[in-house]
Amino acid sequence: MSQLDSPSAPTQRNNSKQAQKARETRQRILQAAVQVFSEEGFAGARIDRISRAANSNDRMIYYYFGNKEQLFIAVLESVYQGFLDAEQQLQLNLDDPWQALEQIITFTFDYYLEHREFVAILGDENLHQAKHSRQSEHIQQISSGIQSQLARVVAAGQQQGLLRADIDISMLYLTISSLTYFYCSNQYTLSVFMNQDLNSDSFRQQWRANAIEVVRDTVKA
Amino acid sequence: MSQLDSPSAPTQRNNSKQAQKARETRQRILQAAVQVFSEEGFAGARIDRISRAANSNDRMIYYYFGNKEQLFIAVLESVYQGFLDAEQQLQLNLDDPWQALEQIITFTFDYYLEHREFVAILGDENLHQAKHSRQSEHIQQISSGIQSQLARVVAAGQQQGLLRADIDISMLYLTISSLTYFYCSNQYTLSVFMNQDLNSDSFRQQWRANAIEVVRDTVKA
Amino acid sequence: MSQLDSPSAPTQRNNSKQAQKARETRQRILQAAVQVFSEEGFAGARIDRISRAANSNDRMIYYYFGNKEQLFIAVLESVYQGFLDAEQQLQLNLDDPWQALEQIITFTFDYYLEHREFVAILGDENLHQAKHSRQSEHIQQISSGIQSQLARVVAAGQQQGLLRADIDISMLYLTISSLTYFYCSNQYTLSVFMNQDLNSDSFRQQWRANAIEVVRDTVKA
Amino acid sequence: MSQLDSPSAPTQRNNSKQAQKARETRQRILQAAVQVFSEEGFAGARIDRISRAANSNDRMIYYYFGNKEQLFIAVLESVYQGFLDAEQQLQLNLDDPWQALEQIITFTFDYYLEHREFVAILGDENLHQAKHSRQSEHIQQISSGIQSQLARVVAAGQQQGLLRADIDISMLYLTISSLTYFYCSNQYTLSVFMNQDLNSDSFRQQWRANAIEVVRDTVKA
DNA sequence: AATGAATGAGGTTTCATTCAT
DNA sequence: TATGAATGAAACCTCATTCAT
Repeated sequence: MSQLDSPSAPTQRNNSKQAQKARETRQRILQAAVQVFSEEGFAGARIDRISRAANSNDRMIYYYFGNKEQLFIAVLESVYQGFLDAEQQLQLNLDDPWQALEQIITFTFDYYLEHREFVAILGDENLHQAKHSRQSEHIQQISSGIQSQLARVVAAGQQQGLLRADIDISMLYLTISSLTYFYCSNQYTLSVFMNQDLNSDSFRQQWRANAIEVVRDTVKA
Repeated sequence: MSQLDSPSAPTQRNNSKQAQKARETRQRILQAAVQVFSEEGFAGARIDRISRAANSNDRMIYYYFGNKEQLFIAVLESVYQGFLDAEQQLQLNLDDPWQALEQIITFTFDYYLEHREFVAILGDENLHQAKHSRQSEHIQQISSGIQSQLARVVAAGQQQGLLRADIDISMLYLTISSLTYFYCSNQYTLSVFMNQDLNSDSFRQQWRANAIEVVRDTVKA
Repeated sequence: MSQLDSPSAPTQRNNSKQAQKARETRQRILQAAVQVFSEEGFAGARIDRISRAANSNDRMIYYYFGNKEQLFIAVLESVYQGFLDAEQQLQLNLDDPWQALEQIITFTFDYYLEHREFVAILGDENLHQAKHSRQSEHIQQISSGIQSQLARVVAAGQQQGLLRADIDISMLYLTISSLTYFYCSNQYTLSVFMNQDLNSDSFRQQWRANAIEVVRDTVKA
Repeated sequence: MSQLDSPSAPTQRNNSKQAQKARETRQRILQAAVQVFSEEGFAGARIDRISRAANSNDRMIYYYFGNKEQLFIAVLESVYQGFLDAEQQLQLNLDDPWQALEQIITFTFDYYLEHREFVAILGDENLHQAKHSRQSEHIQQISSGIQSQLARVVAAGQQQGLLRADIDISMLYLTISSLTYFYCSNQYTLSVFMNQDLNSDSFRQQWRANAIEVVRDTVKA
């Protein structure tokens, strides 16, 4: 799906068995890196833990990615792209704007829930003020497709007289993101401050419903 | 204000000049640690950067806090407590529930904006699944006072017939927290995904107004 | 008993209550030091473990003994002197040379058994080629009284025609010391090489009897 | 000779030039460690002194041995094995039991004299109650071969009517070990207590003769 | 393409010791 | 006399990285 086949040094476009194995090794390292960086953050992650998790060795990381920082950037590119790819899969039913809106919220929420590594890596990246994202040309050109999908849904809803006329797409996008992301990213400390297990099925269901409701309340005509 | 005078080994409650200086040293270290941990995270923070920032030396950190992990726990206790203390300062006008609600949202938003270190440290703590919070007895007993304040405001609003009858306080608390926290915590990567500078005054004002509006829409009768 | 009231800096010869307390503190530190040095050796012993074991604080060690090395020397003097004092308590029955000889062997063996700290500290001192002993004037003048007691016993035994005429006292002293000391000092590694628990009551009894027998065999006329 | 080619993580059984160099590096570190640990004990030995003595660097010690403790265990295994290997070289002349017995005593005595590092390391190990030996599976299975050699000599001597019938091999082994080891291990403090230089050639000769004589006296028929 | 060996900088922590009341 | 505060050197160990097949 992804167009991100990495411009890193090696990995010729030849299709010999050897080249195939090389691509697999690179991929194993990348996936291991996603895992480990998401568990430990950039500073806490250890090269050798990654290489072991990839069933490879330290040296190969340098061979394929140059150094730890560039590996992290590759990880960022990979998880960002994963999100964008998923977005594009989303098939909205514009005939029913209410349902389409719910689809977007649900998709977002579920994606965060199922991709903790994405949430964790975003968190680390924000801690460092996106310093790694800024180093990737590829990432500079990224932009979420959801805003435009949202715009289409809103337009359809407005046309049908269901939604308010003065909806700001950016605000709506941020509202949805806030309501879905925060629950995932801050579960652990929220449990401290709220004295409640946010991770139970029932609580999650309740929160999902609430998020949808809140968004509805704020866009309805 | 704070009840957290941290019972770490040294520093008795005696009031000699020496003891006073000691308390100051400990405090300088703690503040430097808040700063550095919030900039670099637990793993990325360096003991010697903290001690230099505190105008002290590495050894004193171990003298007062035992080790890096316990220092981080002390930092957590300190920033958590700082938040709770601020909460308690909040004087709500229950006669005007709309205004009180806005006060709560504004307070929360501003606190996060002005205490980036709190947001950053919460982020790191969530990355590690609150493993440090779980080590502090003190933190185990913490719980935000805002929920109960919120409950009172809602009750008042309901009595005056201004607010819906079926408001769930937990949901409302989470809604407000989401809308205020996420903007602060994820500014940097949001800029990537939204292609927009979230940090401008005008955007911030706009977002603040939106957050208030969203909450209003969802609680009004 | 001991004449070793230490020439270390403080500890005036005044008899006020304060001076008494001071002497006690010093003594507590010394005893704690004997304990800790014997468990960990000079290099492995920690000043603060000693001061805590003495219910005192690091600073007092420097106050009373100057530094770690001088404390160790004081410890050496103390345990050496303890051994010499015990020797002098030994009342031999010269009328029965066989019994006297057994007394000496038994005393030596039992002393080592009951004073592991003496054995351990001697071991550490030998590791360092007695470098600390050589720093103590007092120790330079020490010399075991047992050799002369042994000489008297041997003379008596020879006069009664019980013992060989050509006994070398130094050799006999070394023989006895070897047979009694080695068992105590090397118990742990011997268990490795002999595949046997040397520490059982029965084994110890057997070895004690053997040692006596070996000595008898080598001195009898 | 040795069976102890130590299976520590790296250094596969490949025979490339590189692997050969690696084995040499590991060996250099091990030998340096024997030296330094025997001079300073476990606690007193410094990693960087070992690495410098090995013409290597600290990092390699961790690469090959994991940590200081495991290095010490490797040292223990090495010196224990060295002793066992030497034992096995011993060719006894069972036709002449007296001579064979003297051979054993002489071998033991000379081994200790010429392998001070063995004596020193045993001493340190006993100080810590063989805590490192207990961590080595290999060492757990060790057992000196001398006892069985001794048993054969004694049997031969008894058959020829030269030796007592009721000799306990364990006791005899311990007797010989005591008489030979103690002189080596305690030379320095003995000089203090005996006021005599035990290290002179003449004294050593005298003591060697005495040890042989003592053993003879105690086994002869 | 892959990997074992090597390295140096730097990280956390410990230690003996001194300062200042 | 006693003790809490402070310190710098150095200890063990880890880390990212490069070298050499």
